[in-house]
Amino acid sequence: MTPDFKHSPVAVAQQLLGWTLLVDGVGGVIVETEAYDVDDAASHSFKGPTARNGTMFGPPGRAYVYLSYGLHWCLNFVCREKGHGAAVLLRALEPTHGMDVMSERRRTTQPRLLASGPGRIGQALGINKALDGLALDRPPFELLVPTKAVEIASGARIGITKAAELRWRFGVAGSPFLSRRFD
DNA sequence: CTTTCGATGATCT
DNA sequence: GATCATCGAAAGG
Repeated sequence: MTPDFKHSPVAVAQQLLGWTLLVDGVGGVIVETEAYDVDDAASHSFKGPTARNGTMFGPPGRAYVYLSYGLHWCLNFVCREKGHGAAVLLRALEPTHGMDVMSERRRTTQPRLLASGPGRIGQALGINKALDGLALDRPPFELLVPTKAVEIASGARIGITKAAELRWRFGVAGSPFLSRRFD
């Protein structure tokens, strides 16, 4: 069973909460996401296809990886349909698999600091440009179905200046592994 | 608790 | 040349 990526990024962002994401067996439960769409001024896809965002305009169910601020690799899941330009940014995981590997990569043993933030996920899971465009239902990726229902909180997206009024950030209410609290 | 700031480099104008 | 979907350390209340 895999998530259904052929929906709006807002729907997919909520649907993904509670799924477990692994890269080469390392990862945890998705507890925070953000939606980005093509008519959304904050989205990389807003101005149409470019060299960087090409994967966002490819088929859904693939990884879109980009380098943020010159040093942080961030992971997105492409959604909607081929050519559309929508994706969901993974913002925080609750670490469950391969804690030792993540601790080594992150240079901390505090579970809270392993993967609570998009750049931290990238470092903890070993994300890099080589993963850009790869399908999410095949190795090194693995997605495990949620075991429990989750209560969803929403709020404004973090770190953007355009389309800041949209409340397209979603998270598992009350999770201690969020990158920030919801208001 | 909060705010500020440097690191660091690809991308786009 | 400016911007940027970030992080961590440092400084201030």
